[in-house]
Amino acid sequence: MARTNTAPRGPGRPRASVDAAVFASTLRTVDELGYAGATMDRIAAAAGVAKTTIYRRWPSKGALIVDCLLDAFGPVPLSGASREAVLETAVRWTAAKIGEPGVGAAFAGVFTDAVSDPALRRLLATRFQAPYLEALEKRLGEPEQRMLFVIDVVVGTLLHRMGMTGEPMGEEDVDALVAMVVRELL
Amino acid sequence: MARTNTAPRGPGRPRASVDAAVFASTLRTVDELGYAGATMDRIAAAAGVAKTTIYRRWPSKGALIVDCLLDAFGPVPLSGASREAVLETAVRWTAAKIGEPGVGAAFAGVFTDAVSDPALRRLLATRFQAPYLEALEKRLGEPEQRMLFVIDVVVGTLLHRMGMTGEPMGEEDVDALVAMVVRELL
DNA sequence: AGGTATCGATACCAAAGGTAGCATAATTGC
DNA sequence: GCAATTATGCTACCTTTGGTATCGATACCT
Repeated sequence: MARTNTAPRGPGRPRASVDAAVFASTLRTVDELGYAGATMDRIAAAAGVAKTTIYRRWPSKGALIVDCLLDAFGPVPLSGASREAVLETAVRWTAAKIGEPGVGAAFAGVFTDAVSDPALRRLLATRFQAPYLEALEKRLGEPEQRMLFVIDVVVGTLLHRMGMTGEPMGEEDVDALVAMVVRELL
Repeated sequence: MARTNTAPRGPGRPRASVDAAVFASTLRTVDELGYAGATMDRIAAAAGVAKTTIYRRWPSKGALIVDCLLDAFGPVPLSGASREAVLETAVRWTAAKIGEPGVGAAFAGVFTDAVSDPALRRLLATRFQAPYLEALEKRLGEPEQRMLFVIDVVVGTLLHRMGMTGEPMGEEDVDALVAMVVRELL
């Protein structure tokens, strides 16, 4: 389930560097046509590559989306003087990222697919959830279970709202979410 | 998009009363095989009816799931002496319902489908969200926007956890969710 | 130049949502 | 009892989509 996109040394034609183009095409297509409308054929066409080329690098649509999201999110910002400030920064960053075109819809879609795809669920847990969880629990000094609960509240709420309205959460509600989470972690 | 399952008077063969069997079959199949594994063919077979019969009553899989969930949830309990008690009762009831076999997975699945299906989104909003929202905001005397935010937090968190782990939320975390929400609504 | 690995293109498969058509069964009204 | 009417089960079918197989062309290393 992990990506196959490694560049082997030796003879033979080298792989074209199309990752960035495919990621951009994926987010753009999801933004324009929704997760279900973003078929592999369309993503490939919009990226200017053959569908077979994508499947030579990523073993499934889920794996592609996960890599695309890892690329879109990058590392969590952990800046801030107090624990509360760090937490607030992280929550606002999550909300902002989910609000970027295509990111929220792709995020929600891959979680949906994961419900009935254990391999994808493991991929999400190890490649996505675990790194952010570890970084946050280290920085904030929170026990894992509590930190996991808070992450589920933040991500679950943001994605659910996105799914119900089709649009990212408004400023007021993000403020409320921040306040609620900060209060929760004292 | 609304259900077609009305019993017209007059001549002709009357409709068989298979709603309960179809609802039960739907939840059982979703519980055993997951939302994606619960295909219309399998749901029909497990209910002992033809697939065409189901499509004569519900115009789509989404519409079937929505009706099935309305049947499974029923009205929100609004008992409790204080506002806090009412809120706690409602949250625990939501968590318990989502924990019932098939309900959580079907709930998460239909929300997922709704992301890229505007008609289904409207159906969920009007038939599902609106009644519970109205009942709660009336009973608790909260403004709509605030009540909607709290509902999104509760439902979003519960469903996200369900999607990530495949199991309903544990007792401790439900307690934390209740406390968090009660604190939020003062 | 020769060997090798990748590319694009086409054709293809299986699964799933949904539909059409038809013979048959169960009613109501005469 | 019989015709009209409506629902049911069944089979066959269409479309979309994720994913695979094959094959000639191409770009690189030695």
